Amino acid sequence: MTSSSTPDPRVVRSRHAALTAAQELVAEYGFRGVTIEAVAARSGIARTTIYRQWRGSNELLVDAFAADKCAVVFPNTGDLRADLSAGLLELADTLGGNDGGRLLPAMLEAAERDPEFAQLSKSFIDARRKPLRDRLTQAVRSGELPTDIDLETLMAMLAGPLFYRRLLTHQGLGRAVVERIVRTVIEGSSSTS
Amino acid sequence: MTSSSTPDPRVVRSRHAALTAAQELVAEYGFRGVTIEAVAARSGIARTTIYRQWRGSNELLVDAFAADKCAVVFPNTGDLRADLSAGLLELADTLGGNDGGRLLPAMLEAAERDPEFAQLSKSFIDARRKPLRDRLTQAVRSGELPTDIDLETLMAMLAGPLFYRRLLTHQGLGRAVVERIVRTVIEGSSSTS
DNA sequence: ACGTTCCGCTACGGTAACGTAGCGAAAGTA
DNA sequence: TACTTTCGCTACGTTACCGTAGCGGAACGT
Repeated sequence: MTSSSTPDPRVVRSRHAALTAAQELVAEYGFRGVTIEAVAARSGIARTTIYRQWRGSNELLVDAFAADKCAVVFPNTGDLRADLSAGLLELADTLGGNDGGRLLPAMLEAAERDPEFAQLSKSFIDARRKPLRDRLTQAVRSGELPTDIDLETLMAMLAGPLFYRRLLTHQGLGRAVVERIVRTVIEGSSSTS
Repeated sequence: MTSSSTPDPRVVRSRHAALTAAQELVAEYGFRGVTIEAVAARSGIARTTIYRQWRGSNELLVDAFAADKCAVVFPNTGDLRADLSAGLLELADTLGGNDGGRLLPAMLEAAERDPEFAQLSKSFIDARRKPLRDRLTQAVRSGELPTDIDLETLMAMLAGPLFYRRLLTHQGLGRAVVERIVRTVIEGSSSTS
C-alpha cells in the first residue's frame, strides 16, 4: 500500500520540468508548438515519462496553464483614480510581457474551440478580473461611483482598451494612455445625465 | 502567347473553391485545421491542383483572408452619439458572428508569431478602423469633440470594450451596452478638466 | 476542329508526431 | 539492506500531412 503522504521527488521533478517546458513552448511557438516530442526535447524528460503522467498534450497544457498563478493586486488608497491607474498600469505591463502578449492570444484561440480550454480560460480570466471588480465595488459603497452603475461594462471600458491596443493595433501602453482612459471613464460615469 | 484578358474559368472555379474551403476550415477548426489535404477534401479540388496555384497553406490562407472584404460603414447624420452607437452596434454584430468570433482569435494568434500574418492582420484591421477614425475626425472638425483629443485612445475606448467582452469574458453585446459605452466615453471626453 | 491549358488521379518518398511495450538502471522508501 | 517505484532508452507500428512527378482526359480559346 503506497501512502500518498509525500509524493516521490522524482515525480515532482519530472512533472515540473515538463510543465515549465510546455509554458515556454506555448509562449514561443504558440499552441501548436506544444507537442509531446518538443516538450520532451526541451525539458530533457523522456517522452515515455511524459505519457506516464499525462494522457496527451491537451492535459499537459491544461496543467501548465493552471500552474501559472500570478496574482494582480489593486491598491486601495481611497483615491479611486490613482488606484485604477496603478492597477491598470500593472496590467499594461503584464500585457507587454510574454504572459499577456504571447500566452493570451494562444489561450483565446484555444478557448474558442476546445471546451476544456474554454473553461480553463474562464477561470484564469475571472481570477485576474476579481481585484478590479472588488475595488470598483468598494468605490460604489464609498460613494465614489453612482450606485446604479453597471460594473461589468465599467470593467470592460477600463481594461478593454488596453487589450485592444495590445492585441489588435499593437500600440504602446504607457502611463499617459492609462491615465487618459481612467479619467475619461470615471468622469463619463459620474455624470448620470 | 496567352493573353491575360479573361482568365481561364477553370482556374477561377478551383481557386474560388479552395479559398472558400479555407475560410470555412479556419472558422471551424482554427488555424491548424487549414491543411492542403483538408482544403482538398472539403472543396473537392484535387490536392495537386491546389499546389499548382499556391506554394503552401500559408499563401493560401493569406489569400483567403484577403478575399474577405466586408466593409463597415459609419453613418454620419450629424448626431455623434447616434452615429457611434449605430456603427459600434454593427461591429458588435460582426463580432457575434463567425467572422469576429472565430476568425479573429485565429488571426491574432497567427499574427503574434508569423510576420506575414502580422502584416496581413494589420491591413485587415486598419481597413476596418478607418470608418470610425474618419467619423471621429469629422466630429473634431465640427466641434463635437475637443480639438486636442487623442483619437487613437478614443478609438480604443470605444471599440476595445466590445472586443474585450467578446474575446475575454464572452458577455453579450446588446444595444444597451453599446450605448452605455458611447455615452460614457463622449461625456468623459467633452469635459477637458 | 485544333492545339493548349488545366484538372483529377495515382503513386512515391519523406517528415513529424503519435501512442505503446519492455528492459535495465537509478533513485526513492522502509 | 531489501523492496518498490520511477526513469531513460530503444524499438515498433500507425497516422497525418507534406511536396513532387507524370499521365490521360476534360475543358477551354480561337
